[in-house]
Amino acid sequence: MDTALKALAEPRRREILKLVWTAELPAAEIAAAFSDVTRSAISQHLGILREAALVIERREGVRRMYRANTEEMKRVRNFLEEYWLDSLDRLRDVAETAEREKGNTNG
Amino acid sequence: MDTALKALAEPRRREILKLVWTAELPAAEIAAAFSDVTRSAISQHLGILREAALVIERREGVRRMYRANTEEMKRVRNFLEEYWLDSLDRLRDVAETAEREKGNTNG
DNA sequence: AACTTACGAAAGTGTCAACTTACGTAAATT
DNA sequence: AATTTACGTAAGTTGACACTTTCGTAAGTT
Repeated sequence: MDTALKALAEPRRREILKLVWTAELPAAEIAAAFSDVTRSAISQHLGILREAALVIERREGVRRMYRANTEEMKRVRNFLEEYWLDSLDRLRDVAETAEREKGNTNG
Repeated sequence: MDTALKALAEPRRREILKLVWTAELPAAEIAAAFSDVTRSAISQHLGILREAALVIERREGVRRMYRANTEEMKRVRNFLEEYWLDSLDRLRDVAETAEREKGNTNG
């Protein structure tokens, strides 16, 4: 999970991921979307995304096709939702405890 | 936003943030929750969280009190929700286009 | 005023990360 | 078989980062 979050913290990788979310694309086409870095840099980003299981690679002849792994994206999203939620739950608990203690003498 | 996401990518900082989500705590107490690193390391993490606007610092005498900045947390959460959503929207668009093209001869 | 407390800042270290250029390699083409 | 295409990998550089130890300093205490 940490590797996925770290991978997403990099804006370039978020852009790459968006590109392959709805369309399966060959590495060259992904790299072509970024004019300010080399193809090699994008290849390395794809490697990191693949290791974080955020993209799935498929070989098609000489090309390598990439697409987002929506299952893993869901897992990341759920993790974060539970993270916020957990804290909010505790916030609610604290509020309720404070409310109960209003009526007590032993506060 | 990038600094916030990067700050959250570090598990230690997520733990710190959780600690101060519901309770405002002095730096020493936060540091005391982590036995495997020095107080200085936690202080630096707090500095990073503060620069990312994820926590708010308040000085109280010799102590510095920290609490989570829930407004900024919400912003981060919304940013991510829109990120997923944006991609899902495009996915839906693609599906609809494919559906329309089923009935066409010029596919 | 001297001392302690609570903390950040500075300086140093080892590791990782984002890039570049150069090279290697499997699949398709001639 | 030689060449081209599409791509990853290796090596090297620069900068960031997660720490450590040491030092500085403002606020309370004696």
